[in-house]
Amino acid sequence: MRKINTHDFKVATRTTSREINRRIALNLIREHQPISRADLARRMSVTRGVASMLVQELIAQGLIYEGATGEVARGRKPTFLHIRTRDRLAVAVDVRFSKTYLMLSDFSGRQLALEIYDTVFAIPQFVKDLARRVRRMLKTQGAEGNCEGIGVAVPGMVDHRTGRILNAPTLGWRDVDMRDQLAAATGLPVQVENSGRACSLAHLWLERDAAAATQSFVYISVSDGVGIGVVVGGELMRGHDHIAGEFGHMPLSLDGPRCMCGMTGCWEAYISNLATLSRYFGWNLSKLSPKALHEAGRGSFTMPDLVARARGGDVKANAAIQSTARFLGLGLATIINVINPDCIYLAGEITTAWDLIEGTTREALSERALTSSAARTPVRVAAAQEHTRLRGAAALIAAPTFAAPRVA
Amino acid sequence: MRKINTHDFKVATRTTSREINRRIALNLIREHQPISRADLARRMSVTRGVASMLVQELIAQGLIYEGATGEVARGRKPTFLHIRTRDRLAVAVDVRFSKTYLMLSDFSGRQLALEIYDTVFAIPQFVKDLARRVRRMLKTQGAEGNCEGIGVAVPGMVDHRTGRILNAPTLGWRDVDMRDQLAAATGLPVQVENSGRACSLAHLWLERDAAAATQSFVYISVSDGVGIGVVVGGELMRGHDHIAGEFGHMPLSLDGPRCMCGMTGCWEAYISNLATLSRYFGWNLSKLSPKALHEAGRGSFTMPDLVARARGGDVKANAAIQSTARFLGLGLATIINVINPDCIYLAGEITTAWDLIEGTTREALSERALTSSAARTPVRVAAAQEHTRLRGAAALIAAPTFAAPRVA
DNA sequence: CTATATTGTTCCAACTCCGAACAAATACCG
DNA sequence: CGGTATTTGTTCGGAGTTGGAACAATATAG
Repeated sequence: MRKINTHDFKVATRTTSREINRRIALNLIREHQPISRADLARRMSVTRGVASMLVQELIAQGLIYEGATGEVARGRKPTFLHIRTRDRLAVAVDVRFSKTYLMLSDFSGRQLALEIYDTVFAIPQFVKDLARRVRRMLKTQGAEGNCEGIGVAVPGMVDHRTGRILNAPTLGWRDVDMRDQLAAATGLPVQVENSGRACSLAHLWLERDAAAATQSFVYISVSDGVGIGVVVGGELMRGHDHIAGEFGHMPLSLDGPRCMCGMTGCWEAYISNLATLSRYFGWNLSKLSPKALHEAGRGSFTMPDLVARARGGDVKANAAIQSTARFLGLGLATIINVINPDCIYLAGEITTAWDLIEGTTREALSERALTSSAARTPVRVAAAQEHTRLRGAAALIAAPTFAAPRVA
Repeated sequence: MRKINTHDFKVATRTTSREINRRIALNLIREHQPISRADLARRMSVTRGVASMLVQELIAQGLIYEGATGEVARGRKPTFLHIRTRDRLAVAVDVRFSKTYLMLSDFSGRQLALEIYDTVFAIPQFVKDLARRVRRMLKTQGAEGNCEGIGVAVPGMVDHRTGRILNAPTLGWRDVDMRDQLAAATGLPVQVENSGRACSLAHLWLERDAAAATQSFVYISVSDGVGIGVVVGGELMRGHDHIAGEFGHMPLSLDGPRCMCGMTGCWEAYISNLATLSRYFGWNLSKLSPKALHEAGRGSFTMPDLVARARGGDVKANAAIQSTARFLGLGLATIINVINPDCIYLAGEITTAWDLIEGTTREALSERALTSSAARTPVRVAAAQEHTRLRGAAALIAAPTFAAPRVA
């Protein structure tokens, strides 16, 4: 039961019903392709006449196409309908501290080309260089006419509406108008989003697996930091100041270990890869400056190494991981009590040890979950897709085609 | 950008546009009454012809009525339209440990009758007794035909869809089918909701003050426990297991004081009235059993007494309150980082000392807020309306009349 | 070849917004 | 006092939409 916003509403016109139904049809075709007009009509509970009209328009718009005819026991054979994704393309960009990832993707998230290069930190140069690489990639792939935009995922705070990067401490970027600069340099529409959120968008819009068909979940990626996207009712929570979902910096204990953000006791300071490694090596992070913390995380010994040692029988390594698992579960419990999603998806290096830690995590989670049903909230390791962030960046461009029309 | 739920969608029919626009018109009339048809048409950006038709239907449905004619400089005088709320009634029930509150209210939340009596804990008797009182109240108020339902606010977990009370520890109620029992006994539609959420609904649907016109806020009521309602995009977050928004039991420090819920370090254990009082009296709550904790909160010395002492110059009283203020701010910071609402509304006895604690609270909040704009999130003391919970219970019945139609 | 079944199209009725014309009501002005 | 201008509210035809039914197209079974 939603209250209508009397300061920002949308009146229905005589074409609104069509727009709504066309969009529903498009989504049903996307989910059940290949599907016939008659099947579509049944699923929508409309007459075949209406479904035919909707299909005709979707074909005219180039959103779907007719494929082969199907086989049925009796009667006229149906013509199957398919979503047109193969030749609708987006450029996805994932900017990280060490490398920048550049992918050409179709609207289903399939990778067509990939380029990885050292990140350029000076903004004008970054934009100029990126624009050049995008042009070249589109040209060599023969995709110049089909690319509908550029999606950019950035590790930091982003105002998605304006496309401004407010603060990306890892990259040293503050208040950068990425969208307009990149759009001007390439002539393509640009969307910018935080990388944790981008991952959740990849899951929401591009995950094919039927088990992923939930409209309400929290996507948590644990690595150097903790990236989170909260999806409620099929919509990503963004918040008034674009920081909604920042569970990484909720306290587990106010006087806990120092966090890279400058505060103490943040969840991130308990479960990040650096936190786990420092438990193993006995580092005292609280005595380090925020800057020194950044450096400490860039050593040569990584989480996969630690997991390998734990599997190899290293008791101390296992203890460090189990400790992280416990704090992970305690934090998850709060997320469950507060957002109460259908499901939680977990990503990051720690998930390679999921078989080792699931029990500990679930036990800690159950300790602080408010009800037994909440304690049973599924925690799934996110499908081991490659380049989730890049897929999320692509989703920024692809999603508007399929999203529900704004109404009332 | 919302993803369409392909398993639960609503196709647009040929009457959908009208339904949408009728509902928009109704809300605009509600907000700007008295208002003419011509004015309504301008606000909606439709022709006067359309607005006239919408108004005609709303009048036929008995949702609005024509009032006096207005004055204009030139031309034909407009006929003003008004929302019909005076003779549309709801019964609101607020069940607390000591007393049960019963109110007859109109659809604007105005109180027409109030009855307070000792809470009956045996369910069948509670229902029978309540039904009798409701019948009597409707009869003595001459409102038998106009009452459109009963809204019930309960301190505990409620499945709003089925109207089941899952667990109300204060009352000792578990898995009670309140809705169907009460509906059977009274013949009226019944809606049940958690009392913290009910307060947020009162604010969302019945608050007249224009300053309250935000679609995204968190309502926090601090008393024996911490009741919270999270409203995002004009919609109350309920969650998969009906516990969304339970910030009261997020940890500030895992090894903090014992909470009534059985866990330790919950925010509630730092800021509830009992927590504040126990700081003043030097009680050690951690050594008490959950049951003993319940008892401790029912003493004769209350928060208003403590606030009075603080104002009178009692240094220890002030210290106890300031300590609570600090923990309040630290918890608010996490809520802001996680939900990032437009605004936070605060209610409960502690707000009588708001002038004493605002500075401390804001300071603590700023310490842990992730951005400077987040740190500036307005924290307002909820309008000192009487019986907010009862108004919320009434809103459960009144709101569906004004809510946005479900589409796509 | 006929009966049956299914798909997809076409047509009209009912309902909607949209634009314009029209009637009603009022103030202003000569 | 009457005409003009202005605003409100209604009415009517046009175009876009769903809903229902008839129809054409296509295939199988016997």
